[in-house]
Formats: sequence, C-alpha cells, structure tokens
Amino acid sequence: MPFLIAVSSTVKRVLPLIRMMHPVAYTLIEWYHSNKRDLPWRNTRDPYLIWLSEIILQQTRVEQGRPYYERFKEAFPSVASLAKAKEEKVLKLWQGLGYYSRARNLHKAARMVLEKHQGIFPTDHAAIRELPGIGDYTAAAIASFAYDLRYPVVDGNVYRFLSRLFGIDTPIDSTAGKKEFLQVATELIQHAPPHEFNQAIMEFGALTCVPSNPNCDSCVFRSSCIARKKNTIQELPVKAKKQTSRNRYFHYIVLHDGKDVYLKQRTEKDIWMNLWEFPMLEEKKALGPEGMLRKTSLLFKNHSTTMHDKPSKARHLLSHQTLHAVFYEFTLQKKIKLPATWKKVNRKNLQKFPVPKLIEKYLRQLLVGD
DNA sequence: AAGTCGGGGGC
DNA sequence: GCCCCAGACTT
Repeated sequence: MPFLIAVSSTVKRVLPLIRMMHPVAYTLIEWYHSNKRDLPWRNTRDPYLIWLSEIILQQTRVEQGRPYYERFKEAFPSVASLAKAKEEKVLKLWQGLGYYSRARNLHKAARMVLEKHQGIFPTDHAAIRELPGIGDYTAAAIASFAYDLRYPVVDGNVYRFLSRLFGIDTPIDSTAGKKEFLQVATELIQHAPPHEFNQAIMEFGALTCVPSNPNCDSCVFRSSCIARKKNTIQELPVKAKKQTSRNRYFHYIVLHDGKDVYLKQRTEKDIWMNLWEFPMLEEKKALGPEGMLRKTSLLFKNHSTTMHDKPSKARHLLSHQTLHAVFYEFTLQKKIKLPATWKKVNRKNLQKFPVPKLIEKYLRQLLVGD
C-alpha cells in the first residue's frame, strides 16, 4: 500500500479510497478527524518526545500523565539531556506517577541510545522494541507515530473496541486472546495509514467505546457492532484473571535529631525501588506501641531515644497490596551508632528526595507542623 | 501462565 | 468495593 503511505498527511483526500478497502478503518479515521483531542504529544514527530509520552501514558490516564509530560519535556528536552541526568533526579520528577520501573527504564534506555545508537533514537521497529521499558504496544506506537511504520497498537482501548465490534469473547489477558486481537488489528491496519489508524482506534476507545455505559445509540458503528446487537456490551472485553490483594504492615521510625531526620533508600526488588522513606519495620501484623518499643529497644540501646505518643496512621492502597502504615516518632537523646544505611537529612532538604505518595503525604504534615 | 509493579478516577 | 487506565517485566 505504498500510495497510501505517501499521502498519509493528506489523508482526508484519500478517505474514499480507504473506505473502498476497509469500512472500519475508514470510519475510525473519519471519526478521529472530527473528534480528536488536542494533546501535546500529537504535535510532534520527534521520536524522543513520542517515546517519553508513551512511557508516561502506560497504565495511566491522559489527564494524569499530561503535567508530567510537560515537566519532563521542560527538564529533559532531548534524549541526551535525559541520559546525562542522575537517576535520582529522574525519579524525583516521576514522583507521584507510580510504576517507578518506568522511570528507571526510561533513564536506562536513554543511556543506551547514547552508547549503542550514537544518540540517535533507533528508527526501526526491532531496535526500538529492544530498549528497556518498551514492549509490543509501545514499540508499535513509536514506530507508527514517529516513522509511520505499519505496526498496530493493541492497548486496553483497542481490546475493548475490537472485542465489542466483532463480538470476540476470548479473554484479553490470555495468550490466545493477545494473539487473536493482534491478528485483527494487523489486518485492519493494512488498509489505512498506520499513524492515523493507530491514533484513531485508541482515541475511539478512550472517548466513545468507553468501559462503562458507552452511548451506543450515537456510535458510528451502531449498525454493525456485534456486542450491541447481542446486548453484551457490558460483558466485553472478557478478562480471565482476578486481582488479588494482600495486607502489609509498615512501622515507620521517624527519628528526629535536632533539625535532621533519617531516611533510607529502598533497594530491594519490591514496591518503590530506589525511592526513599523512613527506616521501617515490616511485620506480619500490626505491632502497636508496646511492640514497637520492644523491637526498637534493640536498635536504640539504653534509652537513647524517646518515643512520642499518638503515632499517625495511614492506609495506602496499591493495585496488589493494602499498606497499613504507622508513623512512630522518636527523638534522639544522645549520640549512638545507627545503621550505615540510614541517611541523616536536614529537614529543609527533604524535598530533594524522591519519595512515594504515602511518605510525601506524611512529610507534608510534618513540615507544616513546625 | 501467573504474579508484580502505583496512583487516581469512575461508578 | 471493584474496575480500568495509550503495559512491561519477572518468575
């Protein structure tokens, strides 16, 4: 389909041609041109900026990711500037967005672009796909949006739209389902300009074929949608697995030493890797003040600290965990030897450290409490 | 194939 | 309370 590729920028004039080849692709693109949102990453073909936006938008709503995109673009306008930054700074800018491996991989990949690709963002799909943090979806998105290569994006929006339009009830989180939906999307994109088609199908899922209570009566596919005909809109797409959640009990040690407070970096392969928090005891169950005194007496020998009353409690919800956090404040009475991993931080420098939301929330009240 | 990684918003 | 969001990676 070389002709369509060549004229993709003037797609409107060739819409009738696309329609003859595939009515679904045609309808999507026509709908897209009159309904698309004006999003900042749509005004560029710079692969770096497109990549940045796609990483930020993974499992993230557009309105949540947008301000982060603007700040990253401002702080790191090029892949080289991102590569030169310290990971700590990248994580700080990412703070609050979640899934921090995205930030760590983004940074790692930027350094790989500098070392392996001479600072030029790779222009072929296979090389793009090899970068850390870039999976099938993101590789297709970058390849099509930056270079107009014919790779279909299959994200949550696409699963939802295709499952309903064609009445496909194969679970989208199964191997068979992923294969099947990829095949359908691959077939559709053969009949359209890749960039336009991928943008259109995702935008349609995001704005019209929404998860709950879509307005099917005004949908441009109302006459052909299988799920609408069979009244299975609310059942599709099918997901096989259910989310499970576990409880964790975090007992934070907020140790005050004059104007300083102690922080500790999370280095284990766990939530919040490489972010900072207060030193902490994790237990199978909540300890309570007495248990906390008993456990910490091993750390703080001979009454070298005093524990304050009324610890503040917080419940923090993650996708797979419910965190029960209690912040116990201690005051250091005399100098003792503390674990080397505890970092003494002046309170006015606390804001320099990337911290999880749970800690940020606590710090806010700690700082205004002065 | 199943589990894990955040935080926020809609209903 | 449950589901979903411009998914990727590990086990």
